[in-house]
Amino acid sequence: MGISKSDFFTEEQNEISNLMKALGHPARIAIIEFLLKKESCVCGDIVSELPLSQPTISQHLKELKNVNIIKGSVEGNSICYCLNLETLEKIQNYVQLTISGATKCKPGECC
Amino acid sequence: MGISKSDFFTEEQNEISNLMKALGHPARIAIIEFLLKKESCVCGDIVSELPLSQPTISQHLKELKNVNIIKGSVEGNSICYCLNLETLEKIQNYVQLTISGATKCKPGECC
DNA sequence: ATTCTATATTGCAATATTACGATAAAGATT
DNA sequence: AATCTTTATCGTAATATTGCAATATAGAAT
Repeated sequence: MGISKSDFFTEEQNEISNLMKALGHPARIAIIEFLLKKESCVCGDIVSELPLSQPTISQHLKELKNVNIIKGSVEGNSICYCLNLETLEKIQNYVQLTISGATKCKPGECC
Repeated sequence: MGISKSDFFTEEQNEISNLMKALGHPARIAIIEFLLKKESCVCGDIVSELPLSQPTISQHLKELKNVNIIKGSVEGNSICYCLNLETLEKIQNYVQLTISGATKCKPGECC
């Protein structure tokens, strides 16, 4: 049914999965990498950078904005986007502290 | 249309977005955290641990297995799952090297 | 051999995502 | 003011995801 039973999961689990979901599309990864490469805010270059239509890109930007991975500010008649370091750090911290805490099984264990 | 134009993105962009997509659901985050907590392989406890039906959980496990985040091996009449460190490291590396390379804008810049 | 237990698969319904053409909105330029 | 440029929104179609009941599968236990 597509009903997401997010009530049964912790706040943190819902939050991190939302962030990961936002990273779960190559176009959005490409957008983020483009912003990274520029080492600064990017004003009005994103549409010409991606092999997608302007409405589609606008939609992807919106999704990244919704989870605070990027922020945008109006600059003249174009919009400047930049990465939100705070959110990126949240992702980094989760991966660092949680995921990388995985331990190798001892020899003789099942995996 | 849901047509994913993955041909236009790099191999790495497609790969990392697939991994992130697999992390983009609270149930799958919960599964991973459960495996982490156990510090070992887990045989036959996952279904009772989550507020979802057995088929649904099986499906989520399959998705995690498809992208090699977990691996499972048959052990008697139950199945033991464990995390695949290699893939977790791939995620960690990407986040570390790529995402955390983001730089703060200098004062006076647009964001 | 039959039954039990654990997991996978199938089939299907509800919802979400992805994509884009058409159009709107808003500031810049002429 | 009319036009251009850039971005957002609307409407809609195609596809994917999520969830579960029913059922299948496979090894264990009786």
